[in-house]
Amino acid sequence: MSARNSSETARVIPEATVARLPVYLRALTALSESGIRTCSSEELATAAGVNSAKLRKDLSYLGSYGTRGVGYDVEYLRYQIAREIGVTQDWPVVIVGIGNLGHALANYSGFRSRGFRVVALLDADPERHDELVAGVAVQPFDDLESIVEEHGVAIGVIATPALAAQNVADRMVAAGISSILNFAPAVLTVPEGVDVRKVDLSIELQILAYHEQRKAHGAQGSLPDGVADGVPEVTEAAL
Amino acid sequence: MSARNSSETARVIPEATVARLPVYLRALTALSESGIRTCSSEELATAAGVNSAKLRKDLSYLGSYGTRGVGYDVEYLRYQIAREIGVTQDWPVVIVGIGNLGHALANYSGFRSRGFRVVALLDADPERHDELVAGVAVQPFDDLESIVEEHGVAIGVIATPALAAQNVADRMVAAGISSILNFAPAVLTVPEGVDVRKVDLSIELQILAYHEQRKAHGAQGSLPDGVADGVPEVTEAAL
DNA sequence: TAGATTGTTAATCGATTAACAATC
DNA sequence: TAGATTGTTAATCGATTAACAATC
Repeated sequence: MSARNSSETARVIPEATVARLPVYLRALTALSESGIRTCSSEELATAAGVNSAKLRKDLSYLGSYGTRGVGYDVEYLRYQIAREIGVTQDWPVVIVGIGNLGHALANYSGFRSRGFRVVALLDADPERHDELVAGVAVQPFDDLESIVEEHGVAIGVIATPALAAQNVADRMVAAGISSILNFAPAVLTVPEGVDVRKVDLSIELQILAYHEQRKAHGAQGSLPDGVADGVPEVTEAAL
Repeated sequence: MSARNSSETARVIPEATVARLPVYLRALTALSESGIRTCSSEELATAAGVNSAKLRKDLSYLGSYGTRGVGYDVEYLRYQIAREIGVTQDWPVVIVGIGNLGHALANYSGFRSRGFRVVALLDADPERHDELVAGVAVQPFDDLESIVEEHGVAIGVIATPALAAQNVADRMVAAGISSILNFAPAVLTVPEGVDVRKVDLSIELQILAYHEQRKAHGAQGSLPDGVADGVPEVTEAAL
């Protein structure tokens, strides 16, 4: 159990590759479920939505799990990637902020099936306490510390309004959480060693809008609905 | 209204910069709301969570909107960025798939306030039709084409199960939508010219898990809960 | 062996960063 | 003018891609 790989040499996996490993894992799972035992880098790349050169390069950081002239054993590669990511084990997770998004996250079956277990739902609003969401009772936010300690929680999800997010993050970090998935539209400041990933719905839409605007080609052309070009007035709310 | 900039020269803005513009916009809005009229690149960079060199480089792709020795006029820069992104206008959006996540998205106030207007909520399940979500009635998915045409919808949001996603995307594209925000855990194939951005909750968690695993440093150390190292068995569901 | 496909190399491309000249 | 801060340059770093030698 100590050596994870026969040829253990402090592999450094580029961030861009790390971000794609879960995509490969999902593609391999799909292939496996449709009964496919073996695949080429070309086939797997297509299923994952990347090109095969990138796929092979990515996999090369993990080791040599393929067979030249043949391809990859789907089950074997799937396990190797799952182990590399760390989802062969079970990660206890807490979700803070049980509004609309918190509900959706709590009910998301994809967490459970991919190595994550929601051990607690927390909310500062007493009105929400004891409500059952996806079979789990909503608890007071102040229970955070005891829950983190009891379950050894390392990953926290923030689904609160923007204004509450930094305080929640501070409390999470103080409680021992060192990885945070942040859905609140706020910039979080955390100590070194704590990882924060951000999912921001309106930012994604704005990126699409930028490209969409350019497609309707540049300056000219039909702009949708309420064009307000030249009027220096934009209103953006806090949340 | 034809020339968007006095010195219009087909500016090419790098993707990485485009992805950060909405972050700057949000930071400027926050500064503006706290009554700040002027800021330096250092201050804005801190508010946006980047370093000031990157901020200035990013802004330089838009033009010269600052004053040396002084800094940036918050309102002016905010408007310039909003215009560049395209959120000085109103973008009609449809959301398809009104399950938990669809509900959360429909209720998300951040869309409306940032230049997006949800004009329709669609679902293939008749059980959900006519239900009011955030004041909007859920309509049959088959109404997609007429709604897209009526409102000039260019951006669609997919919040369906994975299996339905490709079909929804195909229909969206056929109806004239050319930007898609996909929340379904599926790889979408779309024609050239159509933009797809993907938000995948479990992939974000898996990336965090990877880093978390390495923090508990490498092979040794206390691994949380149900360690299953060496057992080549992972189960990942389709959704 | 001949055909197929991996794993790796090297070239290219794009993003980040530090430093500083320009200039308010 | 002196101090401050932008906008830009150039160096560095990391990611992508094509091509192909290794090898099943």
